[in-house]
Formats: sequence, structure tokens, C-alpha cells
Amino acid sequence: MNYWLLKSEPDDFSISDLKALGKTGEGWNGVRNYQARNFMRDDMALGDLVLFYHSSCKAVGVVGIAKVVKTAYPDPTQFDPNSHYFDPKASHEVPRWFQVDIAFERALKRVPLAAMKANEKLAGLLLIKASRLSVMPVSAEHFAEIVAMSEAR
DNA sequence: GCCAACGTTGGC
DNA sequence: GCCAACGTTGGC
Repeated sequence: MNYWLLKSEPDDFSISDLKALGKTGEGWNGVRNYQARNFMRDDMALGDLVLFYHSSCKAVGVVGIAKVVKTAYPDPTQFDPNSHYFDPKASHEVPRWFQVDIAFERALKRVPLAAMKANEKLAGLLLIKASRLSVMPVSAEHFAEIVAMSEAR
């Protein structure tokens, strides 16, 4: 079992939106960063747990837990000329971008970014170290610590 | 809305 | 293959 953190702008797609989709979940399309893609394509497995993070908003932080319900497959938006995520260099034969499906697992009391930054047990967390990455692995220890922080709030 | 950080692109 | 220019992310 691996643990992950995914960022989403709540104005665009929030934890409530994910909850509303139920067990089917959502295809995590639109990732256009190679490091993030590689994590999804090569390392994400069925049942992996995901910290759901709200970025670029007033209340940034971890707000829930999701689960990987489908492993990597080509992101269809790369083939759609009308999509914001269209990539003319991608083809069906050689897709460039991949996505997984995730589904709502449970909500958490929000753990703010500032609290995570202040927690020395979370030193080395990629969210802090590699702040521009939108899909990243989280160690089991860090995952448990963030959930504990939520429950202590 | 500003700006720092940093990934990507393209000329050479 | 280097690196400057550029575009994007994302916190504040």
C-alpha cells in the first residue's frame, strides 16, 4: 500500500465534488507534469490512499482522504482539440499523459499548510519541499501524522 | 495581485 | 547538451 497527496483547486474541483461522485469517483485528468505523471502511471496501485489537498484558495490544506479505484490509463483530454489540456504532440498510439480514478473515502478536519510546515515530524514532506508538484508520494509515517493532526483539531 | 520557485522550450 | 527566456504554480 502506497500513500499519496493530490492537489486540487477547490473552485475547480473540491472534496465535496468528489464526495458527490460516490464510489465511481473521478478521472484525475489534466496533469501535465512529467514527475507527477510518472507517479500516477508507474507507482499508483488499486486501493492506495490519497490525501486530498485544497490549493490556491483561502484555506489551503489537507481536507480529506480518497482512494485509487482505477490504475493509470491515457488521459482522454490530451486528444481533444477543444480541451484546455489538448496536447498536439500526443497520439493514441503514443499517449503522453495518464490519469487514475480516485473516489471519496472520508472527509478530514482541515489540516492547514501552515500547521504542517510547523510540525517537525513532517520534515521532508514533498508538499513543503517541492511546492509546485501536484501529485506526490507521502510516507506511511507522514500520512498517519497528518491524519492524527486532523483528529486532534 | 504580487512574486518566488521552478519546470519546459528552443536557439545555438 | 547548455542555458536564457518564458510560462505556470501556488502561497501570501
